[in-house]
Amino acid sequence: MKVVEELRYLVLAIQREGNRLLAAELRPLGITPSQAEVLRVLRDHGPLTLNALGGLLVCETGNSPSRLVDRLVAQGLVKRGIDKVDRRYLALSLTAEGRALHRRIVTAENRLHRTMSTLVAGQPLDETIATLRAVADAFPAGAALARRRDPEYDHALAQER
Amino acid sequence: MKVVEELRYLVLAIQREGNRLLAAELRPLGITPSQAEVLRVLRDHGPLTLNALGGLLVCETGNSPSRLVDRLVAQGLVKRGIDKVDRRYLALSLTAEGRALHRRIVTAENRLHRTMSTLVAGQPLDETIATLRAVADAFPAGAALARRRDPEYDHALAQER
DNA sequence: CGCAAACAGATGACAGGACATACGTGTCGT
DNA sequence: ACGACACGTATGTCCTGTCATCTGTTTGCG
Repeated sequence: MKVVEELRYLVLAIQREGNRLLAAELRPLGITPSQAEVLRVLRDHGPLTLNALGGLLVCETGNSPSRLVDRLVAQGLVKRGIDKVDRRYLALSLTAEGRALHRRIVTAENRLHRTMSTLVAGQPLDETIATLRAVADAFPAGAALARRRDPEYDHALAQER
Repeated sequence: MKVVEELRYLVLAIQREGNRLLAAELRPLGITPSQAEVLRVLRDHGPLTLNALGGLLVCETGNSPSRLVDRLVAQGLVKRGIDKVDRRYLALSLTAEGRALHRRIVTAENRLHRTMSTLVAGQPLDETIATLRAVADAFPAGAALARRRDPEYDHALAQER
């Protein structure tokens, strides 16, 4: 098996299993890993339009995450306002329940992170991250991650409109 | 952001984008990445029962891939036979069309692999793979990969029944 | 033998992702 | 002012992946 092919299958395997573990941790909270990512991004990056939210999500890269947000609104975790000046834009933000749930999500995610930490113990983690970043940065989903790291980005977003 | 958390999101991003690229390569062939994985495993590991197939797949780890196989049977790419001695078991194998399509799949996958190779050029790929294997091997999906690498496994499977 | 337990697989239900397309709103050129 | 266009969002459709549950087959024990 070619080396990059093994890389591809390893990434697939880890993503699947990590997602299963996280889903199991989050199930008692009534949300899914993708929904948790939305809550996290909304919490960290203030009110966002749907497109801006999509630009910061790793899941659901190509599309507007309309339906993902729908379910969170239905659960009362996200508030979907409409921009007064330009009625095309949404103003998405967490409700009080959303913020409260986010704190419990962090706890659940930390349990997964502890498991992962034991698995990578003794491995060259920094080199691994660098390699994966080199791949991810070439794509929209990787760029979304980079934007989340960049504190300037929120200001640029705010300027834009 | 914690290091293992970044790892988690990087893996997610790469899996998503890799899948999108591969899906685009495979679309002209009328199949999806998951379906391609089934064809590949069936080609490499001879006739399999549904459970044995599931044990070698990285996608669809927990379940029997009934419906995944359904579509391949409907397309005439996979033959679904029934074990004569124990009618609970399936005997899944490629049809002639399935084998022919597999050759075109390899070409499509190679295009993706060339793209990935340029992206990881200059990175410590071996260390990265070792790290990811350490994580993946702790899970069923990783074990599936390990079994695919192990030439003994097919014999063990055959012995079993 | 005869029936419960074990096992392989199928199916129902639901959330996700992806693509294409439709709809509503604002912008801009004329 | 108005009409084409651009843009943000919504929706239809398909396949996937997960869990739970169901069906049908074989095994094995009383």
